Amino acid sequence: MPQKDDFDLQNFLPYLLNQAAEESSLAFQQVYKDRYGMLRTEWRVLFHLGLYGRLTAKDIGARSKMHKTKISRAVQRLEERRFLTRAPDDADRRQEHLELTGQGRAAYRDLHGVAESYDQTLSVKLSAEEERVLRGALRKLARMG
Amino acid sequence: MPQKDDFDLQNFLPYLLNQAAEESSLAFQQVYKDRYGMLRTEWRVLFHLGLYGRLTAKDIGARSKMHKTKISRAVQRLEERRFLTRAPDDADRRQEHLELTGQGRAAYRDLHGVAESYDQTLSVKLSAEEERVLRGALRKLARMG
DNA sequence: TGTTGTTAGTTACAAAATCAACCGTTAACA
DNA sequence: TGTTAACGGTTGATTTTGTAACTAACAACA
Repeated sequence: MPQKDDFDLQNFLPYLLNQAAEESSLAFQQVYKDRYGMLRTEWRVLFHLGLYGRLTAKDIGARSKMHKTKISRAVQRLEERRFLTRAPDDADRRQEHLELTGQGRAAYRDLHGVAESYDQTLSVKLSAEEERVLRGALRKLARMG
Repeated sequence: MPQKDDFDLQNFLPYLLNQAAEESSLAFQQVYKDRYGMLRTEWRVLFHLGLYGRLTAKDIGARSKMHKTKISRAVQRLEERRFLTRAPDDADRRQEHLELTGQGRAAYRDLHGVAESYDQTLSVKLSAEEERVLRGALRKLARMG
């Protein structure tokens, strides 16, 4: 027997957010998968290194909130495919500095361009005001424990 | 060498949406997992049946955009745990009508309440205007192929 | 120093998601 | 009707994720 009140799944923020996130990730996902055989974790690591330069896995974890095992495996695969290199830290030999190779930077630049234009095709569906508010609200929701 | 332009990961809608979705799902996930040992796919099926009553797996797929194997397995588990029952369709014996049991409805009512109040604690972080625009924008993003 | 605790990152194993192939049933239509 | 295609749903193999336990390195401090 269905409930009659107004609380629909479409009104439940976590659900709505998930639907929007999945739907809006699809086309971009296709690109990094087809062009570079990457997974979501991998393009995220690639983007972090492309945007911020030399980082350790720890740094990436702090910025992205990805779990360290995800990062570890993404780094492994990116290294195997020569998108990045590792360099041990002299002072603290537990850490490794990660850096994109030429190939990595090329992939990053390519995907960065795709992302940028894809983001625009998404925001076309929204008014300027809507877009502004949306981004602000998402930031608030994203960074609260 | 990091790029200098303004296209940050935090400005990329699919990324932002994912971050917000993950973060905002966490606490609720904990509830249905702890109380009923359910997975995300399972509470989704539960909610669909709770909200809309008797449905086939196909219906749920159309509404939720979950892949049919996910639904099939979620239904199996929910049936095993006596949250729902299946009834074959007389006219088309490929289909099965799914319906919550008493236990299923009880779980649904419980989680429905949790979801409703959780949704409110989330929207407290936003102004009324922000919330309105956010929901509208998310709906637009969620339902475009 | 030596012991204990913590940290960065990896690995092993279980749980879950994905993908393709599959089964039985219905639809299309020659 | 008979044949082929499509559909609803399930299953199995492979991939990916999640969880815990682990290794090696460092830190704190007796």
